Amino acid sequence: MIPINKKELTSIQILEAALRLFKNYGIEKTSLAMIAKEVGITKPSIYYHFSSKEELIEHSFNHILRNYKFSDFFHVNELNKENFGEKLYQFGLDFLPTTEDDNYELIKVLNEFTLLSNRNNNFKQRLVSVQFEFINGFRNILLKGIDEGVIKVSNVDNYAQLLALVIDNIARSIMIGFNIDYKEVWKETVNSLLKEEEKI
Amino acid sequence: MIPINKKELTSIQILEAALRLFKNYGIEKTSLAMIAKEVGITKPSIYYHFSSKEELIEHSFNHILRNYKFSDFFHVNELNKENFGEKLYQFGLDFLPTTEDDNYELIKVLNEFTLLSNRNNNFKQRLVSVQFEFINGFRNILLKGIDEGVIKVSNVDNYAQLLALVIDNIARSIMIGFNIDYKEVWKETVNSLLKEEEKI
Amino acid sequence: MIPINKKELTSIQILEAALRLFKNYGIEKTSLAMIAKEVGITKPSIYYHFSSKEELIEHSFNHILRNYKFSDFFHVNELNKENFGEKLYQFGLDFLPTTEDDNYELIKVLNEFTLLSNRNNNFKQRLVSVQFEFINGFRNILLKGIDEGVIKVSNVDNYAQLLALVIDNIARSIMIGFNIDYKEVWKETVNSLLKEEEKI
Amino acid sequence: MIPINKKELTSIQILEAALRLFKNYGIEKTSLAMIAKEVGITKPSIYYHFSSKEELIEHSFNHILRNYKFSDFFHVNELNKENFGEKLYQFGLDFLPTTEDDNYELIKVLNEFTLLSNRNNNFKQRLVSVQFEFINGFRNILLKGIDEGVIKVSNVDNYAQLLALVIDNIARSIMIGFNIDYKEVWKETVNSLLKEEEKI
DNA sequence: TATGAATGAGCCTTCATTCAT
DNA sequence: GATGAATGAAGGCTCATTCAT
Repeated sequence: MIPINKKELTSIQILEAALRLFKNYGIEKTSLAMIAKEVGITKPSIYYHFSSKEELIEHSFNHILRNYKFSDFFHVNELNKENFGEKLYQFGLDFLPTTEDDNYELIKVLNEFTLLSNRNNNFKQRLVSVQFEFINGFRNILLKGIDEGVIKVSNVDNYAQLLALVIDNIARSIMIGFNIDYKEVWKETVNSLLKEEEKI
Repeated sequence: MIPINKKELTSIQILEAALRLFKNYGIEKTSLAMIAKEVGITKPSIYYHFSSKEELIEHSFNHILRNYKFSDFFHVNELNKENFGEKLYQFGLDFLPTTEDDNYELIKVLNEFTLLSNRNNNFKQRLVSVQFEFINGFRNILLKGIDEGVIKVSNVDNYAQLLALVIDNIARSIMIGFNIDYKEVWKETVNSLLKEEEKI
Repeated sequence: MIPINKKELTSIQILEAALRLFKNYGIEKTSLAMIAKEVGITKPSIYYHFSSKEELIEHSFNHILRNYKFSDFFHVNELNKENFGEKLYQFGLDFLPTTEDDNYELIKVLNEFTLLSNRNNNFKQRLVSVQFEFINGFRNILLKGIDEGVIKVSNVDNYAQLLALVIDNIARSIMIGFNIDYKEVWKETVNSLLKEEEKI
Repeated sequence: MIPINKKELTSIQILEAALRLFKNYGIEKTSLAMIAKEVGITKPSIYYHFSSKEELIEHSFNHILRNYKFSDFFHVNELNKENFGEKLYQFGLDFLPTTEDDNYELIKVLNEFTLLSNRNNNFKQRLVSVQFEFINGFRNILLKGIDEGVIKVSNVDNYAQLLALVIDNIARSIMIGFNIDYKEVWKETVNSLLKEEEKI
């Protein structure tokens, strides 16, 4: 257990209250007053922990990115010749958010930050690097699949990008409420790179 | 030429100023004062044309949706056995925004509305129906491809959704600045549904 | 029948719409926009008839004062030795507003003007002269009563003032919703000036 | 001495500035900007003390009602057989406002609230209960007078209402500037309930 | 470590009013 | 006789931020 002092504790409470509110009301519509109330402290107290709203937003952003790692969902080393399609499909389902789970909350607030990134290069770069991590992760998975001889993709890079795009956009679509049969779409996507006899 | 009176003219100027500012600063951060200044009128004048900021936002939304039709980009009836893959690929490229073109502006502001839709069911429904229009459009294209015997998809519905997702997310990725080789990704996607001998 | 032209007609419509709204929303909270809407014309049209909101208020005030005459309710010449107490009592009841009658509307809006008169000497003077008309009216009634030998007041002036006060305040109390038994109070007041054997 | 902290101090300053302005300009025409200027603070500071203009108005109302108690002016227990008429007359004079005294200010602003009560049931009820307190107070005074055998009223309840009406309306008339000889009217009223030999 | 008290800038909105047509 | 289009001034209110304590 990492020992934690009072200051750090309050900081984290502020961060998490902020994220909770960002998710529900949007970042711009969440005021420091709302955050303070949620935590149970006063507005100026926030300034003891974060020098401005902007800094708080940035820390919140870091806070969630820490819990948004490709390798937490897609475990390359668990894949093998026998389970490749099945497992990849399953990893995707685990990643895709359900209305109640934590990942749902996480992606919902990530969505808010994505918008903000339009006007903030700092955020944009961080999101780009997350995206790169996903593309790279899928690239490794594809290479494994090729090694195992179960997939048939012509261009690994393009396919890695395609997978990243699809999984990301399915998540977004669920978020926004598009009523697509996302499990089937993901299965179709996985299948599209498997050899005929490996399809799931 | 459609004759247009002064009120309509100013209304459109307001609408377009609003959209320009929404695109650059976000909807919530764009104030009526900014819009008024951009048009060159005073703040209360806006109220002569729109009864509230909310109504103005809604009209802006309608204004852009009018120019965001699947059939403006993807012309099913131009497709045939000979050009199917090539044309579909080309339609996609035309749809995908380039930093300078009008479609870029349009998608960028549409992105702002997407965020807003998280907290506004009216907008959400409209965006869902746009999404549905795209899925349905791709469905018709796929059926044509099947008719012509050039594609090999197992499940038309899933593939239509997949295409809609991919094209939408490529657009978004360009917007956000993800540095992917989107032409190649789109080509890969189109190819993934063509029969071997038809690939482009 | 007095012939009336279109301008006068609209003027009166504006006046009456204004009074209706003043009664319900108060003078200050009634805007020209509301009045225009009530009449079915546009806001600037009001300026064709009245040079400012203030002038409109003033005309409205005159308009109601024209219908608020002591002699319309208290008919001195109908009083005689036999019916004096009874009739005076009855006149009061006729004057006192009931929730549904026209007098109620009239007094309610008069109430609004009374407040305004705190800050407008023009109005104040007019209300004072109405009050004087009432006091003077009651004075004449009392003199008649003395002539007929049915009342016993020591000082006519004081009693006239007292009657004016009581009848005015009963009206106000009804307006405001004070739950007093106003008929009995008025009867008591009338009785207090009658000789013992004349009491009603 | 009651110790008072800074918040309470400013709150009271705001309250009293508000009442001063309400009295002179009316409640609706008094803006928060005016109040802030009068106190010497900024507009948003008011919101630290009162959550809205409405709440400020309500607190102002409570503030004045606290100083408007029947028993502060009419001391029943000081009345006895010998001084009854004289004292009751005197209490009334003390209650009736003179242009310069505090009671004048108080009743003037109370008048503004009366108007507001037309459209606010909360205020209406409070004013009604004040009125009831006065009627009840006079009732007790009358009962005392009967006990002492100095008055001759037939119906105590009606007379109590009459007294409340008269004293209230004299106050209002002074306020509005009606030029009546209010001392005489009040004396007449008091006399009208005394037995012949007790008259003042 | 946090709060009490306050502030400047800015928000959306409403108002009475104007004036060319 | 009335309207269309616009405006300056002002309304109540919220915001991120400050700073002495």
